[in-house]
Amino acid sequence: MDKKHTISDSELEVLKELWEVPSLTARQLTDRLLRRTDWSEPTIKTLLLRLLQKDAVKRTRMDKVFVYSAAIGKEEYRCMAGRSLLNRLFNGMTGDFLTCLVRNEEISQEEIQELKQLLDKATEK
Amino acid sequence: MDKKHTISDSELEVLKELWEVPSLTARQLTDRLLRRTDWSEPTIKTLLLRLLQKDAVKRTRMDKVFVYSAAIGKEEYRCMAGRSLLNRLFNGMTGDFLTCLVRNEEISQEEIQELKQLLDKATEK
DNA sequence: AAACAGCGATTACAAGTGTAATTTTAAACA
DNA sequence: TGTTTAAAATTACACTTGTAATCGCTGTTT
Repeated sequence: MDKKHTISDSELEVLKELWEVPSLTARQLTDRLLRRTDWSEPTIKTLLLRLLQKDAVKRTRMDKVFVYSAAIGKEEYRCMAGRSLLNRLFNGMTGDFLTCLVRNEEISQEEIQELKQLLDKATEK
Repeated sequence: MDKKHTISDSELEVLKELWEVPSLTARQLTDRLLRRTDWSEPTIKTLLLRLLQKDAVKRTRMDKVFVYSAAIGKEEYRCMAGRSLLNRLFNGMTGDFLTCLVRNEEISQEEIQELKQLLDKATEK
């Protein structure tokens, strides 16, 4: 939870795994990532260790083996990181960002409809 | 323009300056940034040099002195970086990101209205 | 001409990152 | 109990980033 350290791109991939399945042994985690990425086993271990040191994941010894889980919530982290990019890049102007996406047609008409509904719901509430 | 290299946070601050004023000498750039940041002069020079090496800025010798300007467009870059974060963090789901902002009330009612209008315009087009 | 000043280039150096090999420890099996 | 194996820790190493000092060239000032 400490915001002392930042999570690097590679580390994030490991963390994502723990967001999907909340408790995994190093072995399980490694197996999953070996399939999903082209990293070697030691690499994955290293990333996991770094996440531990950064207090982004925690672990408990169970049945002679460590079981890992995320210490940072998915929504919490994603939001924070998203917001921080928005600030850094767009001076916090959410609209500018959306404009960007729309203008470059990086966003489909269906998505636009969804977003509108989303905003409608946000208005009611 | 090459996407070989990424632009770091500090470098971005320098680039921003050139987005605001499209042509500046190293001196002018340095003066502006010395006011805006707490970096030392050599630091700013280094950042500028790195941006040069990354082909993110270009320069031409004018009147015995170099004049620098951005080689990467502001919108182009911001969009790209925004999109890439969206992919990395939200698997490209723009909606998830917006949901995040809305849920955490990081986005005001006025902003929501603006965004809706924005999306309306995008629909017409 | 000698000294200095400003600009640009080169070098520095620790921390973080991507990527991994190697070593140690503990467990399991023979 | 000695040996093989899996798990965890330690070490490695090049590249990037943040942050800067220093060196060298060229034009300006006594």
